[in-house]
Amino acid sequence: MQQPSAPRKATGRPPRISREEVVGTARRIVTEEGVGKLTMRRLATEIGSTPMALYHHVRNKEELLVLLLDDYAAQALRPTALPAEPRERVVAAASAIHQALAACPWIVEVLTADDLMSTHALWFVEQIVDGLVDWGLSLERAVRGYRAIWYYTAGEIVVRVTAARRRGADDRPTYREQVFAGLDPDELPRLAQAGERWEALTAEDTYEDGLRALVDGLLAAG
Amino acid sequence: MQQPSAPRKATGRPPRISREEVVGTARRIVTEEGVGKLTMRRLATEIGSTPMALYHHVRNKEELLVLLLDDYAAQALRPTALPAEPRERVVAAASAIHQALAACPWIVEVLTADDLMSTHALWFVEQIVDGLVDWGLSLERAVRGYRAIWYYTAGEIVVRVTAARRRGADDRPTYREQVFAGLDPDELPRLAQAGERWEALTAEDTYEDGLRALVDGLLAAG
DNA sequence: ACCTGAACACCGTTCAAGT
DNA sequence: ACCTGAACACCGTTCAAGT
Repeated sequence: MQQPSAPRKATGRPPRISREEVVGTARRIVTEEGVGKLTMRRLATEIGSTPMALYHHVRNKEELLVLLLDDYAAQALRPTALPAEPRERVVAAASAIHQALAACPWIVEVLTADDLMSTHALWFVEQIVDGLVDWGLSLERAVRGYRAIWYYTAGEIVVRVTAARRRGADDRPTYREQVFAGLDPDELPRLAQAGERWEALTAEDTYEDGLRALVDGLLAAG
Repeated sequence: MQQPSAPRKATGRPPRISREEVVGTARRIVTEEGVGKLTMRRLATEIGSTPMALYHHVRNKEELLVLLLDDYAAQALRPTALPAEPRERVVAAASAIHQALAACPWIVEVLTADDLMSTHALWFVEQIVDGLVDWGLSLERAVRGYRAIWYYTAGEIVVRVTAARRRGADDRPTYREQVFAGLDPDELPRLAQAGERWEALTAEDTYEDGLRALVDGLLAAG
């Protein structure tokens, strides 16, 4: 993806805008105002051009979003020193991916728009698979293990971001709050018991707790 | 939610359409043609009415989607016999939720549109929390454990459904395929090694494998 | 080769009026 | 109370033409 454009023949009209400018302006809109504000029309006016000029530099809006993700990953996911011990290496690499995504709420739309395989994330994926193999898993089990970790990580992000949006928008109680308010202790005793604490527990950041449990389970099974 | 409408005063114009008809028709559109085809306008013409008539029966499109999810959960998530042994009960309850969601690809849009707390799913949530407590976890750890399971489950669904959509639409290779084709074995040896097998492994249904690893890890930590 | 203008085929939602 | 018509303020994308 995103290979440097081959030296172009010097024929025809000189370009007024570049792919980099398109992606850069899109990034600014998205970080400043959220991905919901990123429209081809808005982007065009921001850039001082017309919607159709954009289609000369990106195939369509979806490609633009993938480029945006790539652009973000290049900046947020630089290889760093990781622990040598396999289990801790796996946990650290997964946490790095998670942290990058968590800092970037608009990611959810792109997560559901492509399968997030930015080249810049691959180094961390490699560390996870390698850590699992070093610990003694077969390559096949290691790949499966990585996938489980990715499901857990992506799910945490999707649920967290969605919950945050819900809280932000309006003041009426969430659907969950309504449901928990009317819980029957005879039918659902555990949930009723957790009742008041549920919201507090939900707000906690327990990503790494769950991640460690998952990794422990994967290593024990392997 | 969705409580039976209180007996209404017999004043004013008699209703031509009902909330049930709105939700029922929406369900038909969504199951037959996908959630992308569900628009307020389309729904109105299908029902033989106007877009604005719908707003008399649902607050807005988001509420309609939540009602739709509730409607689906009522049918797909009926309590059944679960194993008595705690670990297996947790696995079975989580698998039941997962199976219901997996059969229902439009769910992803709603997952990211509300925090999926349909009353009908709560019985299964109860079983998960209860199983974890029975095994010896504190209530607090049990709730955290449930959340980890939910992240894993929601993530699997989101990633799976998105991948399926990608495959369906066009014939050009996915971004991931492109990336894997150009992998450098020196930089990313494990991924290069997994190369050809990656796609095959990705297609496998490994939900329960990962779930068992996660549950094992949660129980071992508790 | 690159950009523009106008148009196509849509959206969700509000407002004012009708029955 | 319930429904309608017309409008508002948008979308992404295509097509044909201009420079």
